Amino acid sequence: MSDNDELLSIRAAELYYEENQTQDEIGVILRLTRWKVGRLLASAKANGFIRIEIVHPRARRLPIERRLRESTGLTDAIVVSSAGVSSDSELQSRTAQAAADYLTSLRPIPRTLGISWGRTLHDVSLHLKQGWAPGVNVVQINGGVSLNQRTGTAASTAVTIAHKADGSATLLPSPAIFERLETKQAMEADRTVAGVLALARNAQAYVFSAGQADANSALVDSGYLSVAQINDLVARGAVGDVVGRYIDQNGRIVDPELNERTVGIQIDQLRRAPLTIAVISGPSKHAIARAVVRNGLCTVLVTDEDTANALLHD
Amino acid sequence: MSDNDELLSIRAAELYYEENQTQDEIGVILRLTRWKVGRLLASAKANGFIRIEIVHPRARRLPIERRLRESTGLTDAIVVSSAGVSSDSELQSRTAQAAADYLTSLRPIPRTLGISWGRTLHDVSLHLKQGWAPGVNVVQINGGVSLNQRTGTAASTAVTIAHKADGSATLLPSPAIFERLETKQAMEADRTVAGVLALARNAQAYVFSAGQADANSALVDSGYLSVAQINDLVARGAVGDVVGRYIDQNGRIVDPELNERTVGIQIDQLRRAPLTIAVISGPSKHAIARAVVRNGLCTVLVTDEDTANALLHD
DNA sequence: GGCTGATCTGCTCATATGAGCAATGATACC
DNA sequence: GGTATCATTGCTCATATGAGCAGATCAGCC
Repeated sequence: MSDNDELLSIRAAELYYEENQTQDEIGVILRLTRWKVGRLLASAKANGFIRIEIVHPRARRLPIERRLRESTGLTDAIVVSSAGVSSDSELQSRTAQAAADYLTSLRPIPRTLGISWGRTLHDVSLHLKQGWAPGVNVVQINGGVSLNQRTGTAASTAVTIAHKADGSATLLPSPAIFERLETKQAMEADRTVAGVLALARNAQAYVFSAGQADANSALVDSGYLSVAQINDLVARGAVGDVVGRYIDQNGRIVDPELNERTVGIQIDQLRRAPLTIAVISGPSKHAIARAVVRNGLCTVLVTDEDTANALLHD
Repeated sequence: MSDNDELLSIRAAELYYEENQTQDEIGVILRLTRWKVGRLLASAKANGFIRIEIVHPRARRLPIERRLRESTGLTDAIVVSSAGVSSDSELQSRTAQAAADYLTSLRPIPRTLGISWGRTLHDVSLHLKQGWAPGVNVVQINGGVSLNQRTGTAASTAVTIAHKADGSATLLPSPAIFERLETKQAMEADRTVAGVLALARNAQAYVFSAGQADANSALVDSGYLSVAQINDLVARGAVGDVVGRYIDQNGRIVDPELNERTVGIQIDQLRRAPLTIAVISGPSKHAIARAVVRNGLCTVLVTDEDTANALLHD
């Protein structure tokens, strides 16, 4: 298009989008036929000069969702808009809300729902509406009795989700990681614990988040791992954790010995499950989100626009 | 509107604006009639959830221009969009371009055009196209032979504008400010200089910019004033300068003695002129822009979106 | 429970717009 | 210079959309 036409298309766009004039009226002003005006507007759009944003906490980015589905083989992708977000926590909240919406609209409604725990899942539980589902058995899929603080975050997340669905919660009364393998094995041998783990393995759907591998990890906060241990994991290629287990960019367990001492379902069980919903957002989680999606650890991803774009521009 | 309708309006907007579905198709998807969809979209717009931006260096903000005209009594306002600008200088460049466009489209074409000098006016001169007007006599309206560097910026601006209009330039061969009043009076007594000043006073139109009152002022750069002098002026209420003369927020000369030693047309001559075009942009110039507009020193303002909004939110 | 005013819904109809097409004008190539 | 090719223009026609209106529905009130 000629330089002059480009300028005209901008003048036309101003009158059309900002002044709500009809193409006919614009034609009179710019001394053009209305068809020319229509074509100028179309070219302004095609050239990307017209940017339309939906500014709302619940806004999603459907085109990005579609491209994500197509390029990754996910059965579903939920991408929340980051237009107008001012803080990281606002983005987290939007993503959690979207995850809650997605769970609420799930059909068929899963009878048993396996969940992990953490800041994100807790947020999701808060955003669910009372009566979001007519009875769901919520099962904790990884250990999570916090060692030093806020004991019961994990439990309360599960209980809240179950309670709001008028269902029941099955908790996994165990730390996330044991210091000694023998203790962990003894724990798992317990009938009650074994029963919970069996239930977790047979859940119809899973919802989980993921943590980045750095000093801010929830597993460091909770006292399961030291900063030095995290640094070692990172040095060995860890990009983050899923259900308490650290993986590298190829989705492989970074430290098999540590993995053995970790309580909960295995990564491979997630990989084989027919419906696994990963809720991952925030700039620090691009790497782990990539690892989760590229290695088939989830079938549905709920994330934010920037993380989704990072996945697309690989 | 109900909370649920608000959410529906966002879903509808996603399908309409991002997926280019018709309201009919959206109705099928959301199980609504197409009229309901139309109303939801209208309410999404009315609630400000739909933001449409024209992202282009030449884009203007017509609604802001209109509000500016209405609230200030300016005969014309040109407001360039700041959507997508990454640097201050890009904003300056956009504004200069808009000023050049405005000059080019001026009707009737002024026979004599009085101009000030400075970074902004120089930019304007560069953005004008060869042949932008069929012969214009460009007159310098304030002194501006730089004392220490880039001698001739002022002159070259005038010459460029005149040359590109296939016209002539009349330069004011004088410093901006004299140290002694007597020297200035002697200078003005000179027949040539007096003639230029008379021509300047009778110009049909003026184009000028304004400087902020701080250490970055062009008058400091050029060596006419020291930082200490500027600080003194600021302490006495100066918000910036117009044609080399410092004014306060009420448009009054801050230092009459300094003003007497300054060469060029008086502020009052600008105030009385029928067509005075002020080109002022950038975050540091909000105060001086306000002083210029509120006190009737210009009839036309060319500025950027943020400055315009600052003027509107008084 | 029944009335009243206000809001909401589904519709008709006029208008705005985009798709497609023939005629025209420009451009490149022999 | 003539012609083939392509882009551009002005148009017709089908479709999408918004304004306006009558009937339905709802909330508040006695």
